[in-house]
Formats: sequence, structure tokens, C-alpha cells
Amino acid sequence: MAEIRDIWLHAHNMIRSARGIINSNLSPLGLSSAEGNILMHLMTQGPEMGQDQLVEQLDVSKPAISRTLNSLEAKGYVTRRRDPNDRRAHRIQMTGKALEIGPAVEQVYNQVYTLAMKGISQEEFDYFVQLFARMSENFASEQAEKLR
Amino acid sequence: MAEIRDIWLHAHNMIRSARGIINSNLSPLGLSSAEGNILMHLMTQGPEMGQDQLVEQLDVSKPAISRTLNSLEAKGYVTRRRDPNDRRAHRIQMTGKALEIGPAVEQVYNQVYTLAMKGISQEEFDYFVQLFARMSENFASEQAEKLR
DNA sequence: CAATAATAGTTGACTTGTTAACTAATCTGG
DNA sequence: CCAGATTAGTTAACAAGTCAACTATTATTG
Repeated sequence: MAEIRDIWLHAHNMIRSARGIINSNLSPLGLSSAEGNILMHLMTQGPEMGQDQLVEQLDVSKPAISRTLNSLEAKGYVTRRRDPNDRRAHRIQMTGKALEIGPAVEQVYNQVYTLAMKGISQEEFDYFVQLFARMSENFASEQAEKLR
Repeated sequence: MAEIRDIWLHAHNMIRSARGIINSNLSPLGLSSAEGNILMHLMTQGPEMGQDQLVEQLDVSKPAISRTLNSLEAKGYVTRRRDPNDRRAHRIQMTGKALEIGPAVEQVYNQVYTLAMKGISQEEFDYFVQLFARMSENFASEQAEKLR
């Protein structure tokens, strides 16, 4: 019988395992999983964007994004340009160095995705994500409720 | 079209939201979510167990359990007795104080579970958990592989 | 039966995230 | 046009977890 608590155990386990795999595969490149997440997002979603877009699209807090960009910038994988149209904002751009390691990073993430999907059909997967989205939305709208 | 990355966004969001709800509802009792998780487990899975069982069943590392028990003990919700049959081990037991607040704690968790299930049928839920279990197992056996 | 391995817990250093409070720039309505 | 609200980002303090290395027992086995 499925226990509802199990959802949290599985979610916790999956996130921890995936992070572990990503960390150990990125460490030869001198990258952490938090850094990899941002690079992967930039690689797949466009080569340049504002910090606030990273916050929204990766669903991670502003301070977390800010600090991870600090280390990516220090390592030379990313540049922060002031946006000339809005001098509060920063435009984040991957450097040539980032583009060089791009395929290697992408491969690490694809490996994780492949592992997650192992033994699961496309239909099952779509249904799973759809249910997860509804459950996640329950929490999101509860939060919106509280802010009102 | 369902993106596989979305799974992590949903999992992240659900865990964070649930933690937030639990934290804010337990804070009047002076409890954190990490502490609540342990109390809830003791309440539903038996009034007494070894620390290693908490580690295994809650799927949280030894240090995390150890430190959370420190604070539960300091607050008088739990006692650590040395096991007479194995003097390395500790037997964890809820105190009367913990039993008193038990129903209130349980209610907080049930509220979260109810929210997660909103608009989701029992069949959908069972299927969801079953798929999640398989996905989680993919990661667990990968990890076992590496240890071998 | 003694040496070695395994197990239960703790401690320390770190990772990755959070919220709250702040600065600086931009927007908006009276 | 300017006072107050909003927005982009940073900093500080904290939460909750991780792994690695340690102590102190208990189990195994040669």
C-alpha cells in the first residue's frame, strides 16, 4: 500500500542522488552541482539572460543565484555585465571557457536524466510529470493564498 | 510537452513548500520541521526505537539525526537511554510532553498530506507513488553499483 | 582468544538552500 | 515633477542536510 510519506522519501532520495552524481562528475571540471545547474540552464535556454530570469526559471532564491554566480564569475565561466537599459540589472553571459566545457556538462546531466527514465515508458513519464505538476501547483497556490 | 528537468523543479518546490508549512505551523510549539519529522515518525511508527532505525527509516544521515535529537532532548520531547544489550546504541523514547503535543503535530502533517492530494484520485496517487518508487530505485541501485 | 572488521553515535567542516533587511535604480500617480 | 512604491541584486544570519574522520563498543574469524 502506497504511503503518502513515501513521496517525500522518494523526492529526497532522488534529489540527493542526482546532486551526488552531478557533483562527482563535475568535480574534475572544478564545478559544483549548483554551478552546473546554472551553466546547464544557460546552455539550453539561451546564452544570455538577467539574474532575475535565472531566479524565476530555476526556482531558486535570489541570494543563492547571486552567490553561485560569484563563484562562476571568479572561475571565468560567466560574465556579469550591467544592463545599459536598466542599471539595476545584470546581464549574465557564458564565456568562451564555458562554451568549451558545455558538451561535457550537458553529458553529465543527460546521464542523470537517462538514469531517472530507466525502465519507464514515455507515456508513464508524461503522466508522472503531469501528476507531479498538479501536486506542485497545490502547494504553489496555497502559498499564493497566504500572500494575499 | 513534459520536460524532464521539470521533475526536479516540482520536487524542489514541493519539498520547500511542505517544509515551510510545517515550520510555520510547528513554530508556536517551539519545534522545527526537522524535529517534527522525527516526532511524527515516532508517533506513527512506534513509541521507541534505536537511532539507527530513525536513520534508515527517515533516510537522513546519522549526523542529522544525532543533532536533531540533541535539540529534541534539550526541549524535553525525547529521552536517549543507553541500550543495555548493546552499549553502543541509544534507545529513543518520546516523553509525556511529546505525547501531549502529539495530536497537534499529527494534524500539521495531515494538513500537508491533504493539500498534496487535492484534486488527485486514489488511483492516480497510487500510480504516481509507484512510478516515483521506480525512479527512486534507479538512483538507489546506481549508488549501490558504485559502492561495489 | 586475539586481531581485525563491523556497527552506533558524535564531531567538524562544508554545501546548498532559505528569509529578512538592506542599497540603488526605476516606475507611477497625484 | 517628485514622493512613494516596486524591482534587481547583495549581505548577513540561519536551517537542514551532506561526507569524512573519529570513539567506543560488539562481532567475526584464523
